Amino acid sequence: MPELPEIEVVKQSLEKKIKLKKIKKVIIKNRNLRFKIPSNFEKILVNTTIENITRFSKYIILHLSNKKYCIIHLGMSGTIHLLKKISKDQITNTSFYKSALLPKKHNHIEIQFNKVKIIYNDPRRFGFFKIIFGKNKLLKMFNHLGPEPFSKKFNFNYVFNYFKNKKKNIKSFLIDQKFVSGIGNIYASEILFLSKIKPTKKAIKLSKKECHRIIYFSNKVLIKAIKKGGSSIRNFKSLSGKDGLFQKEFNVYGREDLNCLKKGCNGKVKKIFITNRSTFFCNKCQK
DNA sequence: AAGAGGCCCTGATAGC
DNA sequence: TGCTATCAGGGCCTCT
Repeated sequence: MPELPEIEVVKQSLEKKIKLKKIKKVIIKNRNLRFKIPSNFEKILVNTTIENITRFSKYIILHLSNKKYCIIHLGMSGTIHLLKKISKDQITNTSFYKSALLPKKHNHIEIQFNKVKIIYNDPRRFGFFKIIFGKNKLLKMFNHLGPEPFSKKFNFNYVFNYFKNKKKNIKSFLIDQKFVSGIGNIYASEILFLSKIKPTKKAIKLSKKECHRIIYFSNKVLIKAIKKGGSSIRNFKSLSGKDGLFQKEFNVYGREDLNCLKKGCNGKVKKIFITNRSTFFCNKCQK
């Protein structure tokens, strides 16, 4: 599901709701995710405090008070839901509000705090929760990933030199996390549209100007998406269940056969597949 | 080394 | 009230 902007929105919500809160109880309803949830998972988390919450690329990192880290990845279909506890004087057999938006199936992990609990849901099970022991192992985990688009490391020299001798198409590189991390299939098409570059163009053939545009629009598209609360295709929602608004701003993604939105361009949006991933571009203004 | 392709998994939708 | 095929925002693995 989610690319960097959606993960950032979830991370910001989590910060507001569970930062500095102590974990009271952990219930695993289904251990099968991309990695099987180990049997000691509950024990490691319980009675620890979420000291900090950070994000790198599409990974959320919970910093736990016992010097451990919990890495969360939402895969394609992971969602986190927030439920609030009802007030003490209400007599009921269930101590948390049921959310109308909480799916009935595929709830995997429940983490309870004093007044709220979060529930991780993931139909396709491509996501995972992983406990990391110590900062060195945490850094090692992200070692193989390229810089985020906002990073100083993602600069002209890096991009231009990276593309020397690279015969693959530019679109494949934008979603290749070893080159740049955080961009996924939707934003790759959007970035290339704004950069006026055809997704099938070989990376080695990009001009210096085009490299600059890739850098500029990678930043711009992701920042704007974060500001708009992410994109809500299919099932992405913020923890409160609110839709993101960025999908209203798509220029090409999901607009097959429709007119190009660029002023003065009479091209049409085409859909092709690049290594089995749908790719959208304007057949006139992207070269 | 770099690149192409397959695979993990379930659900929604389209077409018969 | 069926099928069946295809596709979905990610990432890892293998083969050449």
